[in-house]
Amino acid sequence: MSVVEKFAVEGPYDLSLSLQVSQGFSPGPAAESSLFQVAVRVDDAPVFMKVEQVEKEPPALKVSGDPTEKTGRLRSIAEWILFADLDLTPFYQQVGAHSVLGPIVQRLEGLKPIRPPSLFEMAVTAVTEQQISMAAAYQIRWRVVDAFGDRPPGAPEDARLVAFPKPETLAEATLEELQSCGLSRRKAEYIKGLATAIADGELDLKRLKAMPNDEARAFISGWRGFGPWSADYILVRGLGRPDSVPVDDLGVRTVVGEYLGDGSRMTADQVREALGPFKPYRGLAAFYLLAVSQV
DNA sequence: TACCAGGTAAAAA
DNA sequence: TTTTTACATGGT
Repeated sequence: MSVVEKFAVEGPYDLSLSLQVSQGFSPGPAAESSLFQVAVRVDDAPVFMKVEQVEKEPPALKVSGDPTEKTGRLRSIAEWILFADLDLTPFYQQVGAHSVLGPIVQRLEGLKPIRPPSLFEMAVTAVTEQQISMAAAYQIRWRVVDAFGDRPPGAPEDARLVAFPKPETLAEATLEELQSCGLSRRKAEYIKGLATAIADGELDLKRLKAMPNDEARAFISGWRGFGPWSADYILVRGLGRPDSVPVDDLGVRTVVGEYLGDGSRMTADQVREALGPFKPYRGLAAFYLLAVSQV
């Protein structure tokens, strides 16, 4: 039997909207819009988890999944993935009167980013998305997950509900096996190297959570294969730092130019300047601009 | 068919 | 020190 737990999240929050935007970002198979289904790990064991919104205001969610004795863990995982503790109110207050952002946050009220279940998954995802298109990266990443991940009991067979591989598993994979998923030799080395450092206990990604942005950037940039783009990408997508923006990012440069510039793609410096007024929510502002072009 | 796509490390100059 | 180059796959 599955266990069910209800919990409150910081409002305003709209799970369906957040899911819709999240699915727009990565070209995965579209799921039922109001039900969030994901395969996560609880103490290494793959678990199939479902989350749905049961109350709008104040927002409350319901999480369900096996095994029964690990309810509290599932809730805290769901809180992390869905950003339960993020308060959008001060951001809305700051940008509400802005001629461009104002109408956008009004239209997307309750939208929060959805984080990957683990920072390891986020880091590997960043590597897969370097340089190539999101569509190509998604296919490659799915081959890695399919080959090395674990399908939780109870998960629908036809859905891509597979828990992301453990660092130990990718550390043991050969470069050839990783390459056969479509990764370049270099990227296979980056991923195996990261996984090995974690598996050997030399690297603890959880330390990132306590670091200020600049320190976290420097820390990530010390790993082979992780440059400035990946560092910012992990900060904004993996940690959800509301003021962090990957200013080099092609998508960000495009969308900021589109909404805050003359319509053409900006340079990184131009993006920095254009987002300046939204400090300390520059990352959220960029996220909302990216989102509005998806919905 | 070519070229670009939400970069990075390593080689070459 | 600064500037090229190789890389993998999917969409257009």
